[in-house]
Amino acid sequence: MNEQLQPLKKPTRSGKARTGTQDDIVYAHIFDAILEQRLAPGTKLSEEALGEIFGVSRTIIRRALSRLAHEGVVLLRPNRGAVVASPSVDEARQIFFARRMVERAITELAVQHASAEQLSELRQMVTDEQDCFARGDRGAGIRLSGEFHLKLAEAAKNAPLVSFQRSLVSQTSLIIAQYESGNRSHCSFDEHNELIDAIAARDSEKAVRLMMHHMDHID
Amino acid sequence: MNEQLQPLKKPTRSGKARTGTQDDIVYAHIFDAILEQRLAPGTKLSEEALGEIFGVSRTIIRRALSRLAHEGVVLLRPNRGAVVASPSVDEARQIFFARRMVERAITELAVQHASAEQLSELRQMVTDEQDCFARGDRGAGIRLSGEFHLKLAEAAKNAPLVSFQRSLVSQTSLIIAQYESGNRSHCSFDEHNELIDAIAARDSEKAVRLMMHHMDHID
DNA sequence: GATTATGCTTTTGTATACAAGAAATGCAAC
DNA sequence: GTTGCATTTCTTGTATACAAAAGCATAATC
Repeated sequence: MNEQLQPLKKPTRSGKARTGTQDDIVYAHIFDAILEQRLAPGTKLSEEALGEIFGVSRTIIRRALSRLAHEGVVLLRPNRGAVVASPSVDEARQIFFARRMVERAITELAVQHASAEQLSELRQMVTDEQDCFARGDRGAGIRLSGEFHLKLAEAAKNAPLVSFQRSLVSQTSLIIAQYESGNRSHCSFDEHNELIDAIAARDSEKAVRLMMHHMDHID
Repeated sequence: MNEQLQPLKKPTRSGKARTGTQDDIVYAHIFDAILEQRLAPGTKLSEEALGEIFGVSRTIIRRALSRLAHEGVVLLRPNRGAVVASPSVDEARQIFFARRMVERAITELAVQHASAEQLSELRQMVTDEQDCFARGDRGAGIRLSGEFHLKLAEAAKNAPLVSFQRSLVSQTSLIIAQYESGNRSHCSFDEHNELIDAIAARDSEKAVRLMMHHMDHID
């Protein structure tokens, strides 16, 4: 595991520099490592080893792992430590079902509540995402694509949905990283752009239709 | 605060004896205290004081608080400790919106997947709930009513939905305890029973209609 | 040769000590 | 009397030490 995580020691990484406390940094680095498949599903995550790598105590690691476990990216087995989650096909189905439901609700709410500023932020994210794929940075691409959907949830202005969406996006990303073969473009930015257009035009029906289509062929 | 929590020290309490680790016990006791309004919204929850009361170290308390915070029942302010959440009217609206969405999905799935055994467990819970209200144990009643909806989520056989439902039910319970005046019967067992009938009859349309009606006048 | 018992090692669970940050109090100046 | 600052006190954040549990290897027995 050391080999796969060692690069994370570098203070900042490819995408944007994530601000935050030690806790968040550890969380984000492990999360990224999982998404970019430097940590394969099933890999054991020893608290002490991680603490060594990041130069923090087990206390911090433990918190980060517990947070990752809450989001379903890591599995926490009592007295047996943490491993990278490896969702089964059936679990993946459940996650996609829930996500479809949530995305529909989020889209409807975003049409009602998204501010002009949020829409322009969303557009910015799409171009960033585009850049990532152009550079061939698959891991960062998957992550940014997820962050787009999370940002959309924020535009819906419903706190519980945001929090649920966060865990669904995380798990979806893990599934995509795990199951999708190589270089298929899984979350096309064109679709994201069309979606923003429909939301900006306050066309609920069209936005929902686009989102459902998007969900249909994301997996 | 000590006064309100002191009774919790007793090993078992009114309802069923909750099995589990120290962690779970602390969690459950604080949760119950909040629901039964022995701990009013806004009350500060000092780690040391709680540790004293339950006879465990701050480590355990901290985990319990973090879990409660994740479910939205407790608010965790960095460097400033934890307080009992006091959802605003707008936050309550968001929660009810999300819950309505989830309950609809759960009902549809439960119609498809609920086993005979689960249905009979559900019926048992309704009678238990009935007993609580008969005894005038409002706190336990609210909790059991919540557990009914959680059990239903389990019957839907979708793990992410169960976990989301858990946090929604917790927050809904808090809101009911906070806003609903005294002795109004908020979650009628008759409706729960009718619902089980419709699910047992695999009548999706009717079940959803009943559930939506149930949601309409739960608040 | 396989299987189970036993002690050794590794890893997690819990408590506690120490450091750092926020609130509260008291003092002084205006 | 009130406002602003400094000091003190209390609370949380982090690291670490110790205890307990699980895994592993070795060895003894059938």
